[in-house]
Amino acid sequence: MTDGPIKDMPRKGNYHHGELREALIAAARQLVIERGAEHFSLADACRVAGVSTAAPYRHFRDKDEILEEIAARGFDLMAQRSMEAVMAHGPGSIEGIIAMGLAYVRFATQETAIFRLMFGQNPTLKEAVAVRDQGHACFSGVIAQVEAYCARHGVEGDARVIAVKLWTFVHGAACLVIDGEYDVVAPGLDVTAMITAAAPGLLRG
Amino acid sequence: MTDGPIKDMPRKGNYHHGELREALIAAARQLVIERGAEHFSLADACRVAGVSTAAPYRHFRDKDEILEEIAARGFDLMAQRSMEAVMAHGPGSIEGIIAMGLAYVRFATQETAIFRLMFGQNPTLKEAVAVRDQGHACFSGVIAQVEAYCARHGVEGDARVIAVKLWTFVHGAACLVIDGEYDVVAPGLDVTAMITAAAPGLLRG
DNA sequence: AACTTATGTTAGCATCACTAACTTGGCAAG
DNA sequence: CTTGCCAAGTTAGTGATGCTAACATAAGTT
Repeated sequence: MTDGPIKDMPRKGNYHHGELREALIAAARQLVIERGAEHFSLADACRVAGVSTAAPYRHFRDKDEILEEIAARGFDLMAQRSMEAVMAHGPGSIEGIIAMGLAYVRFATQETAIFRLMFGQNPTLKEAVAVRDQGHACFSGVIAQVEAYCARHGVEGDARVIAVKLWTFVHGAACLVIDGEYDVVAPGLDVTAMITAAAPGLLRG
Repeated sequence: MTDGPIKDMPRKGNYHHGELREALIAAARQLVIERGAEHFSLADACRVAGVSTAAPYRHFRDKDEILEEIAARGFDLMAQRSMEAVMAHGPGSIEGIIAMGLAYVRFATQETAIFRLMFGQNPTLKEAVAVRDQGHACFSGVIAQVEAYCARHGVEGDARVIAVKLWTFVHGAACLVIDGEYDVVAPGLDVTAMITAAAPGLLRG
């Protein structure tokens, strides 16, 4: 085997890959998206990256650490999408808050496998500091927006509690949409309309 | 190895177990509860039941079919708990509706691993007819109760949509509680109080 | 008593996560 | 330039797993 790897993600002909860590994360992320986290094998990611199955252990503690990284970045992306959504409608406005909620559900439907990885799948994942920190940062942003809304519109009651109520509803919607539960129980349900309609009520103290 | 299995769940000395299917389901369920569905191995269930690792394939298509059975029975148990909760407070009453919601969250916290198995974990699980059917039956019961409430209290609007809204909120709460998300973002949050407070608003058309 | 069938067993395969021991090659010190 | 270090690859191997094939046993039917 004198010539480099034949297919997939060829390295530059070097013995040393150079950016294996990032390459493995990219490959793993793609495989998780394609097959779901529970059907993801580290060995497959190695084949895609064009390295031996022992190579990842120079960069990651174990298989879970790769998934942790992907989950943490998922929260990062989610925070980004949420912020884009509020900003488009003006921070502190109810339209902004609703847009944020819709962005949450949209993230779940577009990045379903990542969303599943981020929430609940593997309980040990959530204990990783990186995941917890990014998750915390993501929701702190959401809560800050709701607090801004409450302050501006003179809503009495704990803004944090109101934010959590809204988040709870939106998270429930996201989970049930991607699990296809609505299709079974209430086929044809317009989730966007439901959230838009429910938001004002939830925002009242 | 002339003497029978030494420990765990010994059979009655017979070559044929007699009730292997149920014994395996019981063992698997217990292991899922103890270690979580993603760390559950069929081989372990076999050891607990005291049979060879090939034995399950006389009763189940594959590993997933055991999990399907457990998930389906989970929905069954959930429906039972929900119904008990409403009935205790009188069907059609708002107390009954709230009790049902609280029972939902309680189920999630008490049977966390089963709840996780029932929702989202393995997308292929949800496609199993048994799981879909039991899930449908479970939520149909919930929706029927909300419809009864709406009819009795003259709430305008589609009762089914209202039921779905309520379900969405409660499901979100259940997921976030078991994932420990509330602890991170809003430590000390009283989930029961939150649901009780939010229910009337969600029940208005 | 002989046949059939359901339900067990052993043996074995391919895959996987992970480890140990060796190899490579880039870089810094002399 | 050479030397030697060491980060980051490799090969080879272990034990566990899901699942299959071929065989064995018991229990009922004819």
